[in-house]
Amino acid sequence: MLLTIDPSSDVPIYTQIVTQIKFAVADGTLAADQMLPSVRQLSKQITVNPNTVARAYSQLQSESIVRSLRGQGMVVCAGAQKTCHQQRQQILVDQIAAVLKRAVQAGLERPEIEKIVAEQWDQIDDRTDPA
Amino acid sequence: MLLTIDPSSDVPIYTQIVTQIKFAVADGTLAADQMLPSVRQLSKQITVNPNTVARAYSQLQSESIVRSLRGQGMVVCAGAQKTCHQQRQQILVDQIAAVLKRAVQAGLERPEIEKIVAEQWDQIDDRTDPA
Amino acid sequence: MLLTIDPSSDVPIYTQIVTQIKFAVADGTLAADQMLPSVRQLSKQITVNPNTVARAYSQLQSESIVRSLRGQGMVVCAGAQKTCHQQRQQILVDQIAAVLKRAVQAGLERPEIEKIVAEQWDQIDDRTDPA
Amino acid sequence: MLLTIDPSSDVPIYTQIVTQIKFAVADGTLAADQMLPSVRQLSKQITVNPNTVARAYSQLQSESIVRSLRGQGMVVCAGAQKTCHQQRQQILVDQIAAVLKRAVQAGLERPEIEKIVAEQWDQIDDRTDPA
DNA sequence: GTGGTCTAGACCACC
DNA sequence: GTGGTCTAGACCACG
Repeated sequence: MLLTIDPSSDVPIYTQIVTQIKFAVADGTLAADQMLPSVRQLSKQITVNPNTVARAYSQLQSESIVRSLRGQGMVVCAGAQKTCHQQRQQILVDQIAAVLKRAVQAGLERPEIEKIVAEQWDQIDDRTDPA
Repeated sequence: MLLTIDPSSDVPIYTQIVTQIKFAVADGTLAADQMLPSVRQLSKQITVNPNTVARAYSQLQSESIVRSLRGQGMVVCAGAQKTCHQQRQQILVDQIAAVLKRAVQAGLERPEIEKIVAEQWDQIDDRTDPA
Repeated sequence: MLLTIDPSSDVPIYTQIVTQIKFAVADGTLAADQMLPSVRQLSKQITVNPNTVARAYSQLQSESIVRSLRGQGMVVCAGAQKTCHQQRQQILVDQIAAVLKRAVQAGLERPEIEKIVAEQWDQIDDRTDPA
Repeated sequence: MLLTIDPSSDVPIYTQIVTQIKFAVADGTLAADQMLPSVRQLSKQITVNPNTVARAYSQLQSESIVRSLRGQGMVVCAGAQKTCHQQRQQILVDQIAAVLKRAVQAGLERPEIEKIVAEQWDQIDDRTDPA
């Protein structure tokens, strides 16, 4: 479990924690019944206030991604991987749909937009595959 | 000039106003030297706090999209259409780049993402072209 | 809106707030689109820390009972009354089911339990209807 | 002596142990002078921390349900069955009184509540008497 | 040791 | 003025 937090980001720290843990659950890095790092331990590791970590865990708990075993810690729920995977997928689908709609609404034609998408793919390929 | 404001959105109201006016300028709905509605008038029309409209106008002014004519009101600047058009393009390019990067970072493969994009195009076509 | 808080109760203060607001919504004391007291105002009224009230509001928001209008305050959501009414009903049904099951499991016969229920009704009637 | 523990429940594990032992004493499953399983043995059987079992035993001891025989273990006290039986009765009476009061406080009318009680009886009968 | 709750006080963006 | 986030530090029950 490696979490990278950007305290200067406009997305709240507790949300960054929630999202990254969800993604870890989604791809199996955190398996069902596996124990999460304790609130105090994680808060030291990423140097944020324990309350902030607790808030993230609390949200995960309310979404049934995680449950607490009193006096022991938090473990990943049984059906969590499926849930997280679906959520990840749905979030991305929604975001793609939103940006395409916005582009159309802004008056761009489909070929223009498709050209932009292709160009952005090239940029990503350049960075990840600089060979 | 028809502005639609969503007060429950997470994007600030003044930003919603700024963006929509920029888009109106970009496609010529608001032409150069055309007068904007007064702060009071617009604030009543879209039922938001006058301060909020004023803040939006102020930002447009600082970006040289509009200028104030003392005692009369705000008018669209000469070169504004070109600027807005470019900005609109850039905003959309950035948003598309961001969402693609996020999808890659979330662990999706390029073919999966391209499939999602294609599906979303189908949805848009269905709505705008229900024939 | 009259909230009564028992700080010495074993049920958390923020939960007491959540429950009482839900009940107020359920019976129409708080109607849709009606504004809730501000965090600071309510925190003074019931003399708890503003964070505690904020936590309660935040939970109501995550359950779509309430939504926040930036810079203005929190208002009751449209479908909230129905939701709250159902929740109230369901909570009570579950509690009644649980207590009956526990009694049966403890080895009591149905007539014994029914006798206890009847006796308790008498006690309630005595208090609310001391005539 | 078959104890079933739910570590995810909101009722403390040691309380679950105490209650179930009391019930076992109440209906004679654990008779006077009968030996309880050792702390280590029981803790292994129900896979909880030995401290937790010890705490439960300690509470039972303080309520004079069991007593310790130096170097041997814990045995059920002489008058324990009567005590446990009464306690069980009282606990259930209190719980029934509480849930009825809560329902009234929530604004339900007595006929509504009685209907719910009747429905729940039907559900229990269905399960225990599926013929 | 664990999480859960609460307080106090700070800073921020938004209206 | 509003809510939202974060920090710091306290106390509690539980294992």
